[in-house]
Amino acid sequence: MTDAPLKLFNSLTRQLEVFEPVHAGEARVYTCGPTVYNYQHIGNMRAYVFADTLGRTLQWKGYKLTHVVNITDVGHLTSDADEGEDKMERMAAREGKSAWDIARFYQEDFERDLGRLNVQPKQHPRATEYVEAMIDWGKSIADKHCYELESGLYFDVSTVADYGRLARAVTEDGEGRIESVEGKRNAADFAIWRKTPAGETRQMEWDSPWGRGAPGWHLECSVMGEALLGFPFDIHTGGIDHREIHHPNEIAQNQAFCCNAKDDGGLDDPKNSGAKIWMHNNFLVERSGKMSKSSGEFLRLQLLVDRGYHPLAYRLMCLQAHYRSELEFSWEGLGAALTRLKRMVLAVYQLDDLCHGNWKSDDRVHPKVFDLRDKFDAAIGDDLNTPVALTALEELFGLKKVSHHDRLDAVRDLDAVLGLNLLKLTRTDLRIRPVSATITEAEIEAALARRKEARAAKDFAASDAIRDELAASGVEVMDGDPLGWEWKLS
RNA sequence: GGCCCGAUGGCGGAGUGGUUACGCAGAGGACUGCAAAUCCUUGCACGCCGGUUCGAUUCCGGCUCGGGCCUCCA
Repeated sequence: MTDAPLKLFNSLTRQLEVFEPVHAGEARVYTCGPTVYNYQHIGNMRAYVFADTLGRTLQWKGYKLTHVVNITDVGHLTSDADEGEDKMERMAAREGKSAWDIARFYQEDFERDLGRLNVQPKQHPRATEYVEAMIDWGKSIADKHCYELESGLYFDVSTVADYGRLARAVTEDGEGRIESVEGKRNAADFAIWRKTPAGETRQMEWDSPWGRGAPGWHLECSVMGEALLGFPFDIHTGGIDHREIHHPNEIAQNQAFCCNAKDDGGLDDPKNSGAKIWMHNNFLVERSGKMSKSSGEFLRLQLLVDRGYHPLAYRLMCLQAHYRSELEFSWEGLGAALTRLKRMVLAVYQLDDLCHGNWKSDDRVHPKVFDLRDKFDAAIGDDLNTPVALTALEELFGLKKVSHHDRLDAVRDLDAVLGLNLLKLTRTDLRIRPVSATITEAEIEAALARRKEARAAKDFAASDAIRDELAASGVEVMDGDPLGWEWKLS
């Protein structure tokens, strides 16, 4: 058994880099979390499945993990970068609740979905709890890096070195689709503090040296990351969309905070960015259009469950693709993942049965088990290649003449990284009643009892008729399977 | 208009300069009263045109098509 290096793709350098912890034996990770003004869609959740898999990998490699996923409960705007309604405020108005209630409600829903996806618990700091710290941060960089306009305090991106390196595409004025705020020194300058317009009042606003208002939305991640993990920390993750605007701005703030002189605060030393490695997951895409909350209807995890798909089938679907590749969503694809998951769970059952009543092999662990662990390790170490890692896990099931105990132990070990919960998940857990079902489980069991009698009496016409009726109700009868029956997915 | 990415078998999706990804679906077999479920086996690919090379799906160039970002968004 070998221990492969963990190579991760750093968006900042656009290269694979071997993970070397800032603090010996520790891994500190910050993941950009959701703005809790609405439900999360499954595309959003892909980011957290990815981040969780990264965290699990670091733990599996022996690092003590500190993982933060922030909750943005203030500060985002609905339209362009500097004007328009606040998302929280708008949703609050629409639902007739306070902005604070909205935030709490959607945060709870988000955390529930994380749990259903078997995402390990993480720290979830709320932006509103760090407003004082944000103001302090703003004060510390205001003199050298900011300037004040009517609408707020702005960050001058020309005051830091290498602005936009992460994006590799510094947005120049050019075509100018950006609604530029009057007076901004550079098109890319962004708000550190947004003043509440004169005559207006927001539910969420605070006093600051730059007037009453709310923090700019890039600031919170800088502040919470520094407060909870310390600069520099190891890894900062987020969706690929953040690579272009949010993270370059966050990095600029971090540079301003950490390095006073422009000359020695450049990004040739990634540590000046606040984190050594910046990682970005690609999108989940859907043919019918992009997954967008602004389009009204969007796919939530609950909808998958309502249609009879277990949340972990979605997790598996994510793991079947590399995190840096776009992943195509379809119900067929989700069904394929669910079928695969069911078969893996059954394979664990078989291993478990074989272990029962058998003596634990007193031989040394079979080399093939080590080989597969190595294959898994190498795949995960290759920038989290979970699609290949999955095949190593599945090969364990097919190994012949190798101790069942050793194989089961290995499955447990590898699943700690993948998070599919294979040893605890039951086949019944995966049989989820679609909300569209017109028949109850009691009715199904009663019909199956009648069918059993008919079959005992060799009255196959009657038993087949019952089977057909069940099929018409969306139920599949499986005689040779301990489960007995299953919901059919549409 | 600017910047960037992709194009792999029916679908999804890895990877590689010359040997199998894998999953789901399909096909065949075992099992079954017949099916289903399960298990075993298995067919099917590398957008187009050039170039480099003994040899390219894999490298280089061009083309076509598709997508993303530049505006809140994982």
